[in-house]
Amino acid sequence: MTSRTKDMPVFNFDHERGGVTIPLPRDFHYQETLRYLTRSPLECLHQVVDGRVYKALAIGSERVVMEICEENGGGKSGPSSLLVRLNGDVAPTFDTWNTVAAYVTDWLDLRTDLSPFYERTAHDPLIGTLVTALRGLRIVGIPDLFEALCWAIIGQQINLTFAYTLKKRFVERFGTSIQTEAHTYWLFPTPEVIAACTINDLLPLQLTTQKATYILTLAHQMASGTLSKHSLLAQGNFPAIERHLLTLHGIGPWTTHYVLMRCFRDPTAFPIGDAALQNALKQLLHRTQKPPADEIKQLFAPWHGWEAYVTFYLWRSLAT
DNA sequence: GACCAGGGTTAGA
DNA sequence: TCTAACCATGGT
Repeated sequence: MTSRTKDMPVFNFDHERGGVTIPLPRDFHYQETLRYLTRSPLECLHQVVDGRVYKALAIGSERVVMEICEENGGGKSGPSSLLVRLNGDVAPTFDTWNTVAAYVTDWLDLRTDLSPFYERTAHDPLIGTLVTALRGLRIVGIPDLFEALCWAIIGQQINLTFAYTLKKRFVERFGTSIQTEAHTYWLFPTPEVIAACTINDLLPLQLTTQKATYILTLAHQMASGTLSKHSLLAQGNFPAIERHLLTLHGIGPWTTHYVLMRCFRDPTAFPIGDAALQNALKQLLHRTQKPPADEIKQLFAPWHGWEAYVTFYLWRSLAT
């Protein structure tokens, strides 16, 4: 049985293994995806064990843990798919599977046709080698808007290790979890829970007063319905979403483009002031100084339309 | 101990 | 519009 409606995820039931399979697009590199997902030992919102990805998901009032792994159809270079299974004894409904498949498809960006990106960049003198090495890596998203905004704010102006530490504290203090024999799977805190907090609840995590205030304000706006991913998408185009995000306190150009990239999947999202982006280019250009913003703009000109992917790949170039 | 970190706001020119 | 001061703390 296959669902194949325009905006619906595509998946097939695999009754033998008690899960569903999601067919993979032409360019998909599972191992590079796993490398990205395991980039920090402090990551608390998913886990990778023996090549399988585990992640808790809230579906309405229901909470599940997904297990994702790759299947190679027929071994050689046949069509592959992702096998997704859920924990628990109760058989999930069709709607649950549909939501899970939609989440995975969005999370791993399985719908984007990357061939124009590779045609444009694979032989580029500056990034061709990098792009070819990472070919099939897709931008891992942050589908939840509140999580994307909080993560971006937490990560402002601090190193990634500390950012992960802060996120872990935030999640383990205010989030909910699903316990199994082997692991504890955490869900990101909801805006409602954070909106009920005071600044004094957040400061002990070592968030700055500014960041704590930004997060509290956003939580209130999202809990009250003033701000939502749905309402932003209803603006109809990315520039309109960008303008709206920029009006929010604590959300500047960098955070706006970061969220456009990881949550809204704007392919032209371009956090040009990003320190890691600048460092990746500095390294690639064999410079002693980070290239200035106007030079970065010029460098990116040939890749217009794929700024988000180039940025994501440049970030990966810094991974050891 | 200096310098940097996947920035943003505010005040002042 | 542009710049400088400030936030504030872990990593290296």
